[in-house]
Amino acid sequence: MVTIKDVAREAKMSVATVSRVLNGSGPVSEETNRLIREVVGRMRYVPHSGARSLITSKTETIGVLLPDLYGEFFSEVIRGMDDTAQRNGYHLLISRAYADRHGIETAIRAMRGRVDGVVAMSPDLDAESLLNLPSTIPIVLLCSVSRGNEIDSITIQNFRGAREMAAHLISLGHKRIAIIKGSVRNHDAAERLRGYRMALRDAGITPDPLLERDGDFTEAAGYSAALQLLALKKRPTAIFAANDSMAIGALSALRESGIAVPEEMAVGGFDDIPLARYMDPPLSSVHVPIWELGAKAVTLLLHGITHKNDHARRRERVSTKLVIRRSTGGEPAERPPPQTLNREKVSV
Amino acid sequence: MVTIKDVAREAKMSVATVSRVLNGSGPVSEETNRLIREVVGRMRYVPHSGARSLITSKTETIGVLLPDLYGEFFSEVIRGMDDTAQRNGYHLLISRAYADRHGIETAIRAMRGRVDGVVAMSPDLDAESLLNLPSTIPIVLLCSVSRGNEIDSITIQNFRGAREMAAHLISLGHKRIAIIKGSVRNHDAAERLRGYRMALRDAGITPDPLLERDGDFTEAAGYSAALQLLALKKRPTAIFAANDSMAIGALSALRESGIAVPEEMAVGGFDDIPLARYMDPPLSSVHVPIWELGAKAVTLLLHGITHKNDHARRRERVSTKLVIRRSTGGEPAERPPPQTLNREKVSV
DNA sequence: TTGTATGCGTTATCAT
DNA sequence: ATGATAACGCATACAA
Repeated sequence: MVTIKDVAREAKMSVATVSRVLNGSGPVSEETNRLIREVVGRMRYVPHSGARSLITSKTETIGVLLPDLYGEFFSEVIRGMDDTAQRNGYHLLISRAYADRHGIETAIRAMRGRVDGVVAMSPDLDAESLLNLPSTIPIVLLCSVSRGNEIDSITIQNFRGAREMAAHLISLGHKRIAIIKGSVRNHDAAERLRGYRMALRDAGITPDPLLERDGDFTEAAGYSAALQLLALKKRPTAIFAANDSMAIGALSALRESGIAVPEEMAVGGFDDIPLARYMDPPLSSVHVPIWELGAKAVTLLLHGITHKNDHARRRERVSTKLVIRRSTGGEPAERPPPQTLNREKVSV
Repeated sequence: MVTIKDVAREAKMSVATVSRVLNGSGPVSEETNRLIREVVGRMRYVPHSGARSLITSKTETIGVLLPDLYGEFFSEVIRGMDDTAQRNGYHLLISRAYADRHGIETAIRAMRGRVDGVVAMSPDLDAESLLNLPSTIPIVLLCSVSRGNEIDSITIQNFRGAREMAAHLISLGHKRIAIIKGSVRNHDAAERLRGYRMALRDAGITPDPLLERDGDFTEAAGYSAALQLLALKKRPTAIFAANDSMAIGALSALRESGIAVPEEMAVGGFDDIPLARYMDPPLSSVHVPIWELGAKAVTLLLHGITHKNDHARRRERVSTKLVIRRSTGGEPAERPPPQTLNREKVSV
C-alpha cells in the first residue's frame, strides 16, 4: 500500500509538504501543489485515516449501538443517522448489542479509539446505569428513559401520541377500548400504555385490566392478542395496538374471525409504517418521524463532540401525529398517491 | 484518557510487559500478571484500537456499502452481517452510497485505513467497473452482476425463484400472467423478469409486452401498475409482482376496484417478508433468506481477508423457495403461528 | 522474566 | 515556501 512517504520520495519533496498540500494547511507554492497532486493521482495514494486519527485524535466516526430492531424502524433510523453523519463528514460504526448494562458497556469499550461518540438505543434499560459508564466520550440515548439531565437523550412523544389515538377512539363513541401492549420493560411501550390509560381517565372511563393484553411488537403477538380479546365475555369495540405490526396481526385475526372492521371492531396502530395505508382497511395510526429521530440523535451527538462533551445536556423529543384512516371508521377512503417514484427500493 | 503508559507507570512496569499481559503474548510471571490486571481494572484502562490497528495493520472492521434500502431487507441483511462479524470479532462500518462507480469508489477510498475489507451492494451497477478499483483490499459483491471470476460475489437465485412462481401460476391454469417489474437497471429485477419470461416460454406462452409493467419496488408502484393492468382491454388473470411491497400495493388496488383475489385475479410476490402471511388474502411469495445473504457475504469476505486477498474467487448464491398461500388460490388457509415471541421488536 | 528501542502512517512544531 | 523531527498509542524484535 502506498504511503505518504512514497509520494514524497516520488515527488522529491518532504512528507511535511505533501501533508500540507493534501490538507490545505500552511503555504505551498502553486507549482509544488500541482506536482504533488499529480503524483498523488498517478500513484493512487489514499491517506490512511487510521494513522491520521491517531495524531489528530479525531476518528470522524460515530458509534451506533442498537438492540435487535426489525423492519422499517431500523432502516429508517439508520438512514436518518447516516444522512446527517455524512453531511458532516462522519461515518457510522454500527453494532447490535444486548440492551442491558453489560452489553452496552462491552460494546462501548470495544469502540474505544474508533469512534468520537456513541448513539445508544436501549429501550429496555433505564439509563441510570449508563451514567457511570467508564467513558468520557459523548453519548446520546435513543428512546430510553433517563432521569435527571446527566445525559443527552432523544425520544418519541409516545405518551401524547397514544393519548391522542385513544381519545380519537373515544370520540367515535367507543367505551370498551382494548390495548395490545408492547414488550415489557420497553420504554416506548410503557409510555404508550400510559397515554392510553390517561385518555380513558380523561373521558371518565376506568381502565379494565382484562382489556390490556400483552404483546411484543410482532404481528404474531397482535394476531394472538386479538383472538384472546374476541374470546372475552364482554368484548371490546375497539383495539389500540402499540405498534403497526401488531395492529396488522390483529386485522388478520379479525378477518379470519369474520369480524368487520371498523363496524364491529375499530383498530388503531402506532408508527404509521408505509404499509399502513395499504392494509384492508387502511390502518389508522400515530405517525412517528423515524428519520428525524436518527437525524436529531446524530446532530445532538455532534454538538457534544464539538464541545468536547462539556456542554449543557439536552432532552429532545420528536413529535407524533395522528393519522386517521378507515380502520377506525373515522374518515372516508384515503386513496394512495398515484405512483410516487421517490423510494428507490431494492428488493423488499 | 488513560494509556498503556499510565498503566505501566502505575504498576511500575514497562509498557512492553503491560502489552504482553493484555495480549497474552510472551511469558509473564503470575504475580505481575495479577498486578497489572488489577491496575488495568482500577484505572479503567481500555486499549486504543486505532493505535493498535496501526501497528498490527488489522482493523478488525469490515466496511459495508449499501444503496438506499428499505424495510425488512435492510435490517435483515445487516443482521446477518453483524451476527457473523461479531462472531468473528469484527465490527461493521456501514455507509450508504450511490450505487454508481463514482459513489462506490469514493466510499471505498474514505474507508482506507479503517476497514480490512468491504462488502458492497450495488444492484444497479455492472461490476465490470469495480474490477479496476484502486484497491488491494478484499471485496465481496452483493446482489450484483459480475462477469468473470475476478471478484467474490453472492447473489439471490432470482431467476429460479421467479420461474417457479410463474410456473406455479401457469399450473393453476392461468394463461394471461402479468408482471410488475422492479427498478430498471436493477440486477435482481432483471433476473426475475427473465425467470418469468422463461416460465411462460416453457409453457408455450408468448410474453406480451402489454403485460409487463414498470415498477420500482414500492407499494405505490404496485398500486398504480395494478390499476393500469385493470384498464387493459384484455385483462390478465394473474399478477406476479417482482417484490412483496409491490404485490401489497397491487392487492390494495384490486380491493378498491372490487376485484376478488384470487378468484378474479391471482397475485404472487417475491421476498416473502414477514407481513406477507398477514395480508388479505395471505400473499403467495418466493422466500428469500436475507439473513443468510448477509451472513454468507461476511463469511466470504473474512475468507478473503484471512488469505490476504490471494484466494480463489467464489460466486455463491442463496436459494429461494416458493411459498404458496391464498392469494394465488393454490392452497387453503394457512394460519399464522400462535404467538411466537422470538422477535424482540422495538417500535415497528 | 522483563526492559529498551523501533516503527506503524500521519500531522504538528519548529527550524531554515 | 520547505524540511527535519517529535509525537499519537500501541506491539514487537532484540537485549538484558
